[in-house]
Amino acid sequence: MEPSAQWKRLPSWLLTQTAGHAHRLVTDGFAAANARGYHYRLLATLEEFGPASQAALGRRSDIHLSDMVATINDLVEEKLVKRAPDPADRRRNIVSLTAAGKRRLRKLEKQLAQAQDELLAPLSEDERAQLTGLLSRLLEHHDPR
Amino acid sequence: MEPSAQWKRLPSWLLTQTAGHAHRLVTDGFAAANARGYHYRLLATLEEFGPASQAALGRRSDIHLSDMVATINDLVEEKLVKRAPDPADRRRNIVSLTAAGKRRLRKLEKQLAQAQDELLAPLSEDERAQLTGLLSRLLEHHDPR
DNA sequence: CTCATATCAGGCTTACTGACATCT
DNA sequence: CAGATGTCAGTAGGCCTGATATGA
Repeated sequence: MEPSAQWKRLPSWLLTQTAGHAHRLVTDGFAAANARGYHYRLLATLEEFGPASQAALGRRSDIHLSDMVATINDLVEEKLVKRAPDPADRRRNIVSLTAAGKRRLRKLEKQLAQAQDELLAPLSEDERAQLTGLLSRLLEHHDPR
Repeated sequence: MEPSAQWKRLPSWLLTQTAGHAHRLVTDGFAAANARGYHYRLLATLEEFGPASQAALGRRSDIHLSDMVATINDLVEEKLVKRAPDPADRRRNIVSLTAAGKRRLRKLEKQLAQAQDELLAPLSEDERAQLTGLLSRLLEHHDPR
């Protein structure tokens, strides 16, 4: 019965609200596989680009250096990644993916794909492409690489 | 030089990232007028639907009851709203907009409109309509009124 | 000297959860 | 009694700031 306010038609509202639902879907999927967003991003980045120092990983996965420490701690504790000193540069830790980490990643990817489907359920293939196209252009504009 | 990961093409990522930018634009605009999102939503809801109890306001503005208290405290302190006991129901406080509150709301609306423009800058009118249309359908599906 | 790296401690915002006393 | 209302305390996730120690 509560009518809805005018500001609920604003692009910024529509965007943040749908993003909220997207985030919830993804997060719930990850939680079902015992992980959070940072964990997935780190594992996926490791597989795609290989072992790297924490600083490099942070840049590639868009995770703050300060948050990398705790994230890696979590993953090390579950033996999903290894952290080893870099013999060539004693400041660095080289982080690498374990076999268990790869298996976990497969699970997370499954959850993630499912979340995309639920998220876009009401849209046709063409519409999905339209949406991602428009969003990509916005992102490109506000976040030039 | 850092290449970008595959998951950065996922709809959920595009959505949450653009939403992040939208949120930043809006938040910065509000901050320039000494307010935050909750403050605007409350003021706008009050103007659109008139004085109401905190619980009713919470439903209309999608703000949790627990957060309403602090939000209204802030606004009362700046004399942008008034909080008065409801003579008809002693559980309730009736919150209403002051003249200063209306002036502040005008400022916030200006900032908000500007933020929409910056957000959608790279899109044509047609594309903006496309985007809001698609987002509205997603929202409708995930959040049926 | 500077810069990069890793760590630690903490804040901020939005959303939400639970407990509680009060009143209808 | 159930149910609504207002208040308070606290959590969680993602993002971020700053200070510090170490080494290149």
